[in-house]
Amino acid sequence: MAATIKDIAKLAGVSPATVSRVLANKTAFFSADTAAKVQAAATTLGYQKNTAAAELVTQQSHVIAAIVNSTKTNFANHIIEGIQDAAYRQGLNVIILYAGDADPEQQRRALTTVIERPVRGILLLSVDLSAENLTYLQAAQIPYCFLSISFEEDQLPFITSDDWQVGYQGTQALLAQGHRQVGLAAVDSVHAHTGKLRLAGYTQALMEAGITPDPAWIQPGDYSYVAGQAAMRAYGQAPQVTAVLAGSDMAAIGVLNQARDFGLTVPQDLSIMAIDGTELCELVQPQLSSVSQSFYDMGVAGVEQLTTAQQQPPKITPITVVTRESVRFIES
Amino acid sequence: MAATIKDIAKLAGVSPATVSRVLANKTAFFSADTAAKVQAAATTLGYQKNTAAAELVTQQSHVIAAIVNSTKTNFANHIIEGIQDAAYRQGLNVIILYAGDADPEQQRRALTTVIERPVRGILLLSVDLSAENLTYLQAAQIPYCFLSISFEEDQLPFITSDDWQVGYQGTQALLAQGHRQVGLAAVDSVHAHTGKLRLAGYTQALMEAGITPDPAWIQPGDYSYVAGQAAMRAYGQAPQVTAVLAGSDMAAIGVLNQARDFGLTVPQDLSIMAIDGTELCELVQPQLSSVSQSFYDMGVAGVEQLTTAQQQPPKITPITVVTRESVRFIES
DNA sequence: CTGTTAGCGCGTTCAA
DNA sequence: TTGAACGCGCTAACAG
Repeated sequence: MAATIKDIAKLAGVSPATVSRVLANKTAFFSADTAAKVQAAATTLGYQKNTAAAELVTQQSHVIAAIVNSTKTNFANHIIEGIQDAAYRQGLNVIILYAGDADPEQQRRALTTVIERPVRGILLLSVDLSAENLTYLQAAQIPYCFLSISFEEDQLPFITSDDWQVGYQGTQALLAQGHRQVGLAAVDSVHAHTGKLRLAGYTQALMEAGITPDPAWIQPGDYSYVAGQAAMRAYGQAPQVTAVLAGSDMAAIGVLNQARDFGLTVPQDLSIMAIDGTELCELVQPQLSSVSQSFYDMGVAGVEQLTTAQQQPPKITPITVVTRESVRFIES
Repeated sequence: MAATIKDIAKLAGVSPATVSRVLANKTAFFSADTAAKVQAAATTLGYQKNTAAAELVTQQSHVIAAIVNSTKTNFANHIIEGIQDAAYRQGLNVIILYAGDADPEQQRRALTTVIERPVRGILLLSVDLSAENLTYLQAAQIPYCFLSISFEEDQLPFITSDDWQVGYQGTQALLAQGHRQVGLAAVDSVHAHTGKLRLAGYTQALMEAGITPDPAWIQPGDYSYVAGQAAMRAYGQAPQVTAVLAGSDMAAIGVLNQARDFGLTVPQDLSIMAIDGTELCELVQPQLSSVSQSFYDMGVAGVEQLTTAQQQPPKITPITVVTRESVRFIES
């Protein structure tokens, strides 16, 4: 059995209350020598504070939870870094839970373990909650914020890139290199708001250039490597598109490898622009140009959103187009 | 303020104890209609159980914590999957903490947040604890187990691959393809036990083939992409080695890309064997042959180690050599 | 089957 | 500056 403040009190010959005070370092509420006695007793007993008990009485917690979509992409780590750093600055601790992949039951499990214990706030990383689970989360009366995902209902707090701009700027960068047949691959433009926004930006960029996208250019998917491969397979061995904007780095690599399997060379035969801009882009050959998102900043902003009391409107983090090696200029 | 069982009790016109019983589903300790009343009251109040309070009295927890070395490699996810699945089967929940990269202070923070609250057990994924932090962990009297790391002191509980075999079999696979100048890259063979074992296995395999490794063949490092690059840079543009065993998938890709920057083609000019065998191996071109580890199984075994009471000896999970495209046969 | 009592480990009154 | 008493939300023991 772990030692408690009572044990320390007995050993030090003081009351539990006093022990509590010196351990909480409520300075000037105790004398130096009692403090010393208590400290000594605590160390000899190997005392470990029971934070759960303390939180029970103070009714407040110092941990924030990040629920992560166990993702087919790989940017979550960057967001988490931002969360950790920002939390640390505020003296908060971070616990991470995996919520499976769009599985409502796993989502519920993660939510429950978090909600059922004192937590200062909840961050949800690209987790698309089922309606039921969203209600459950809201009923819990705990501050929360979605990261790297957006919703039509503006009252939900979320922080993410401007996904319309992601689609728009990514496509524009390709158009600027002379491409006129541009594909959009492995973006979930059917069900999810994020994907719809990207599609709209993509379409707008093309329209402004006087191009009406052929439906075959748009190959929706779930942002995964496999989705990227499937999209490229749909484009075929002699693709009509000369450039592809892919929904994630992973998806872009799927496109890349499938293109290679077709005997196509990137970027000579096909240009690829990834979305995300994680280190994966620099791992493959050729290195992938990308619309890069500010994942670290999302994490930081998420923590701030949680800890500043007042409800704030949805926030946007910046994006930048990074040129690497997977896009080439073509004569139009 | 969240509703408590007292509130429910008042609303349902029963005692708190009764509420507790039906909510904990202590069947046959209450009648059907009181149960109904209680359930109704609970839902109208939007009751959320305070598990922390419950754990305080029952003195036992249903969560296990995984502390992860925020890793320059990428296998942690696979271990975590195994942990999640195994934990789920036992009705346990999993929380994950990041412990930075060999930073004692961050390690301590993670340990503290975990130890200071009721946790059933702690899993440490390739976390090399400082001596001080190890003492701290042991003093906490919480079951723990290291994963994907090994120690000389056999009394520490750990589960990992047989790293001597990793080095031995990886090298043998290269020797079997006719290579006689084989490098070992980005393995931490200087400080860490894991790395020393791999080095020993590597050396033994060479010796058995009648080869004495040139010191220049061994380029230690921290398993990272950058370490892989550095190792390859050390081998040079016209490397003496014809094959390299790299400490991780990431490291292998570092070797691969640096070789390419040197104008070398893999596997024609240089063969590469990765260690780990995650999906990264199939993302790059050529696909990387690997000594693949059973990370998922490590996670499962870790949970079992925690939940079976008796102290068990260190455990080993299997490895397999997977042939892909990065090793070629050469005439000897 | 149900209510009363007690107490988990801690922080915080209120007196002294 | 310190101690006694109380209560956070919950479960367990014991009556009834």
